[in-house]
Amino acid sequence: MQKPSLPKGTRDFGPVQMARRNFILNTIKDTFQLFGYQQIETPAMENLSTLTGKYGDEGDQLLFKILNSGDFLKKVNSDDIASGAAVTLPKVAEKGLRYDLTVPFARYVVMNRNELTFPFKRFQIQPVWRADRPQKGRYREFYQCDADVVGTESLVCEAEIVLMIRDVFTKLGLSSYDIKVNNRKILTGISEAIGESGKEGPLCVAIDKLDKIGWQKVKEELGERGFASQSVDKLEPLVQLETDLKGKIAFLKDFLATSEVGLKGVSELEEMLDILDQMGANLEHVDFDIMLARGLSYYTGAIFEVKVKGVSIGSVSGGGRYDNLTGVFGLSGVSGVGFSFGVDRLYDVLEELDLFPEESLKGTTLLLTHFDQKGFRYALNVLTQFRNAGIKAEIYPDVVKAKKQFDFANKKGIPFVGICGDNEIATETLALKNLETGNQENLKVEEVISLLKGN
RNA sequence: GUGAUUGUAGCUCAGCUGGUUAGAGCGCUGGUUUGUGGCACCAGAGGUCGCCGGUUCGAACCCGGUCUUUCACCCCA
Repeated sequence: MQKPSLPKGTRDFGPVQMARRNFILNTIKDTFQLFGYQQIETPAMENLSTLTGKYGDEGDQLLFKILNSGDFLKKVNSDDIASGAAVTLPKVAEKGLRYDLTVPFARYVVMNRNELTFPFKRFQIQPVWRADRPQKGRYREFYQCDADVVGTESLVCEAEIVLMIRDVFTKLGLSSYDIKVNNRKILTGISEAIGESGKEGPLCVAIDKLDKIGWQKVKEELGERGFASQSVDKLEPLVQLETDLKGKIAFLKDFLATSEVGLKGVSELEEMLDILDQMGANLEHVDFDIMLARGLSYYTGAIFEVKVKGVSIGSVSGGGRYDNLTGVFGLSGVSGVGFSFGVDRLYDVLEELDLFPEESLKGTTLLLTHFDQKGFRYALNVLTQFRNAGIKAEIYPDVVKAKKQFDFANKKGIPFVGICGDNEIATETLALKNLETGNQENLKVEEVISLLKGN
């Protein structure tokens, strides 16, 4: 028999990991609800036609396809196979695993447009799958925590995204991070201003790597992507720009003077900042990064990305506004904005920074131990009393020697042991031992209950 | 998808230029202690050296393939 194993890029989560994941998940969930978002779930698999073409060619390649059930070859003939995978694929696979939560959400909105009350604010916490090569902080199955609003163009949503990110990070104990903000319209404006209008796509992809590979390499890449060198030179002052928020905005108003879209982008950004101000919020952690691009092709307005400083993990959260995502499913004129937390990456970050609180691991409070059948039966009765009082309690289920039962409590991190022996049975008490201090005293069951209630 | 890299006990890792029976620490099981855990001491179990094939008198070690890990590119949470 061969050893069992997991598919590449997937993981099991044991009790300790789940306790920690739930700490993150619950924090995010609480925040989403605090801001008025409602939870939904969608199926793990979607029709392939729902998924393909939404993430670019690159994304299509990373989709997991599900082989049709039964005789999956029945529609395929030898010509199809000779024509290659692109022709054969749609005939053998009609479904795929979701790649993100935004596209299934767009599908959901279109299908339920008559039932939903707009603006519709929903959150969704589910795994997604990408056939990527795994790396640190990069898995083939991972969870996303999305919050999106559709049916309004109000920039209040953008402002609230900033607030939610800060809320979650504060609760998680993260204090050193940047919420990078930009606007696709600004990037579009830049491509117009440098005389390469319509090329913001490739511009974004190249520019996004600026802090990673440096300006020289970005220049080369832009050249390879067909940008004229005088256009690339016009970018230089932007790249070299070192000033504060106000300075950047002033500079852009001048730089983008000829671009209507570009100016719109700047004013959207200003309005978002103004709304934050009105809400009494400061701009802590907010970093207007003109060079922030993000690859996803459907963004049209604000874009966000969050990076924790001083860790080896990439971005832990990202998002943006998309004007017409539902358009591809036949419902146009619905603007949406949303963002996503990557739980798995947040987990890695918190672990790297050693920020998981002890309490997130707390399980059973009390283990009842016994020496013989008589004590075991007494413990069964006492156990129920503890559980009825809301105290997390368990009994060692076999009659074995005391050492084994104490070892069990130790390893499971159970802080108290209630010993049930002949003396205790006779006096209707428990010998309550605190495993941390080693102190032990005989107490009535009710006394133990009131003592442990606080735990 | 491209180019590297990793794999030996449950875990972390030794294992010389290919040479008898593959080791250590931790963990695990049992005992010293049949009403008391952590500490100590003693004993023990546990490995098709990722998998398949090849070279060789002989392979954990060399070669090929494959899977897995990690990393860079691409892209991204």
